[in-house]
Amino acid sequence: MFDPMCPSSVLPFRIGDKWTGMVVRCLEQGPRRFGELRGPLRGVTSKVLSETLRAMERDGLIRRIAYPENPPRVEYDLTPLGRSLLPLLDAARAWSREHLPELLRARQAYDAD
Amino acid sequence: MFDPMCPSSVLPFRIGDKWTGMVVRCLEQGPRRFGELRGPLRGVTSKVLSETLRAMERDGLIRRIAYPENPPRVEYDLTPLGRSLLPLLDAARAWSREHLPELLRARQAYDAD
DNA sequence: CAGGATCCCATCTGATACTG
DNA sequence: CAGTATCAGATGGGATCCTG
Repeated sequence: MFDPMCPSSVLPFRIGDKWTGMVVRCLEQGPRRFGELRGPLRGVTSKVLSETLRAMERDGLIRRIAYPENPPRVEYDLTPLGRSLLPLLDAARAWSREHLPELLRARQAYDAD
Repeated sequence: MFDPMCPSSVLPFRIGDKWTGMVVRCLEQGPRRFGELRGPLRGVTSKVLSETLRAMERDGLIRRIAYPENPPRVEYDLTPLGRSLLPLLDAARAWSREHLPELLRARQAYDAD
């Protein structure tokens, strides 16, 4: 999941910052902990992930729930507003399936000159 | 059109680089010249615009047609691939209309603390 | 475990000046 | 007119180390 070589890096559109769209996908099925997000989001550092999550919380896309335990446990969950992005992500995914190969071909042809 | 204060700057998604989506919109109704793009895209410098256009041409989103005249005249036109992005832009616009106020409210509430 | 602090570099973007 | 060249600032993203 979210292999760094995945074609999403060449998509001509993006949801939020680099990792925002992937976070939405990761939370699609339910709440996840900080550490559970670091797995699928291969290569993200804790700094960048926490920044991403804070920005998303600020925009009301996710909710942060900290349990007063020790060791600490924190869960992130999509808000309805965050869920409203899912159709857009789906549309982007559909576009890719249908048109990304053509974009890549065009790029190759252009670079061939 | 494309006022720098326009809310698109806070959208949680983006098409390509900063100006790509706007270029697609500008070309929606037909081919436009380099100088005709600089008007609506307020604040873009010729350097950035030419870079954007070259990247889009590379990806097969637009076609560049240079007329061998003097003074030079160049037109840019959306390819079918470029046009295929329009539904995505529409979806983004629809999302904004429906959800952007909520996002901004969440942001304000967050910043109030 | 869930992060904060620091440092650093690449990229993006813009300002300004210049050219065929 | 349609760019290119050069420079500079801002931003994003990552590496590394540290802590309640």
